[in-house]
Amino acid sequence: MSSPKELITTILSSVFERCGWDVALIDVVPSPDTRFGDYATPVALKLAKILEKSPQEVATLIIEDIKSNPKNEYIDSISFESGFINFRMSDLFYKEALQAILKEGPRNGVKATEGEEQEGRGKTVVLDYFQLNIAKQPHVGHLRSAVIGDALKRILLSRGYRVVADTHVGDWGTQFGILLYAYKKAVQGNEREIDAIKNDPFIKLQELYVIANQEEDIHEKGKMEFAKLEKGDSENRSIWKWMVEISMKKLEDNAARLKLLSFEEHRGESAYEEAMPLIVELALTRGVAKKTEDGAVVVDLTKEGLDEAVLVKSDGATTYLLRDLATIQYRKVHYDFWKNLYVVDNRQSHHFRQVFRVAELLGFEGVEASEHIEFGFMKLPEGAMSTRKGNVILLTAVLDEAERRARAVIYEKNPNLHNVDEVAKQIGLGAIKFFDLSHNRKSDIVFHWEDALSFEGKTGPYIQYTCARLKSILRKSADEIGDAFPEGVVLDAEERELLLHCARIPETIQRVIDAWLPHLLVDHLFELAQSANEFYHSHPILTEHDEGKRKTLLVIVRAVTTTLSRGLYLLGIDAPEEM
RNA sequence: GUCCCCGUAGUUCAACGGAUAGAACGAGGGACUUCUAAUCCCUAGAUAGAGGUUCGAUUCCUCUCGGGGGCACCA
Repeated sequence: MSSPKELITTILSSVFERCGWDVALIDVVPSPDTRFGDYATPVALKLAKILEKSPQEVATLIIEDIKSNPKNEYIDSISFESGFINFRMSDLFYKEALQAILKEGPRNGVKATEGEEQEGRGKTVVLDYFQLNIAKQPHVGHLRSAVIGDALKRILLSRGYRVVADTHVGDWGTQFGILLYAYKKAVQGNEREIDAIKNDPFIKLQELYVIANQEEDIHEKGKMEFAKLEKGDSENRSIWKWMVEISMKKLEDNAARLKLLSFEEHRGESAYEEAMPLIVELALTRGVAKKTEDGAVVVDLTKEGLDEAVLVKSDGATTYLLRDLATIQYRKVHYDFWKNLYVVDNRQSHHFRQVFRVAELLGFEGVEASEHIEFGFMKLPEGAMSTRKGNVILLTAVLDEAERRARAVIYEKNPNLHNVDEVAKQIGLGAIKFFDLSHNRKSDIVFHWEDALSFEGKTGPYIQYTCARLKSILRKSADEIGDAFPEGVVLDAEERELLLHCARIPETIQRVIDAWLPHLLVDHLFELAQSANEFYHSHPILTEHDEGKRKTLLVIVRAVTTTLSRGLYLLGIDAPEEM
């Protein structure tokens, strides 16, 4: 069964074709209020002007046409009110919707259901996210890329897409040169310092990095060290290799703690070393780029308002723009992607516009399928976070604190819970991820501890709690809970609304994929959880005397639980059995 | 200067060009002998401004005013 929106669109399409109207005018929206119906279309309003008839006349035409054809058994009634044609779904629709929801199962998020048509089949999406820098500890700002990227990956997989997740680690460039300089200066003729650094590399290297940045000509020094590294200097290479190794290990630890799905690729920027000279050559021979007097290679985009794009610096070192060009090429060749997405904060939008424009000028394939999924960056109430200024909140600190608070609440509310540690982790992480994902990707987020780690209201734990409550009802039920309504049941308005809310999830997921906005799913799940809370507060379920009614309520609870768990899974949030 | 993103209740955020602009937090009031009160119910409260397009604009266009970011041979 297709989604109700598709169903109604199809019905309208055949009317439009019969009448010779432009099907592009068709628009189906959920009704703002169930008293109108379940879905509505404003097509009568749009056509009225074109056909020079009143909306009422047009609507009558459409409704008559639909009624003159065999009745669609998923539609119960069609009505017209204040310009809108309203559709109400039939009990058969609800019956089948229920089965579709239960068939999918709660934990089946990444598996395509057999035989089901999925729009993602045969399409590969390359997702670039969680791009950590070498030898730096991730802070809360890094959370956004990780969480948004991971959610998009889960959502895409659920629709049958193949996803290649790549961290694209920042392991190359001048910043790395600065780190090399700082390290070498510290250990010069000082064996003990080497051990000290190796014992606690992340803290020590960060300190050294901050100190080195205070030197006036640090930029030149860093560039020199990086140029040496790039030209193959053996000492720099071996230090670099060690730093990359420990950093990748750290990255894996962080990814595991965040419970991110695994990455298919860890191709850092350094992986594109060999491809870069060829691109420079191509750019020069095609006349896209030119060499400046001091030996740099640049593409002049000033006429397009994109300034000058530098591929190679005058000291011969490459830029990350050049590496990103090589990355597009590599990904297109190796994965033949349908989309190539970069989940990176919006401070880099200018950079990506340059990358895509230069790639276009070079005639690269896959440019139009490449997109910067920009997000607003996370800042503190007092301003931007900066490693160099030292005012960062480390990711681990936030996770630790979230867990600690979750544990405190569990001791207060449910002291007998047997797996406190596990659940505290699930709740803490759920709160943080949900906080991040609930914001529109494009807005900046101000990090307030109280908001980010809240467990009440529109939060991850609210949905987790709702889910746990529903699961508890199912556990305590003495009835056999099937996957269908009892024979002859007639659903009431509340029951229909709750089920429709579940059945609409695929429509929301489609919208998430269309605009790469996971918060739409977050909102939908929150609203569903709200309805569910309201529902079980007003309907005693286990004590309902009428067996048919009781079984109906139970099977609806099962559908809602399944939908919520599955939705949380798609956001990368666990749904504990009890909390 | 120029380019991009954002201006919605006191605060943090929603609203696929659609019907009466929704929530959450905070504020005030209420509901646990009853499936977990991390919950539920009630009350108050908002589209920065001016034009335009449209049957219909928070949404699209133009300008103004505010906030953030980019315009590095940093990544």
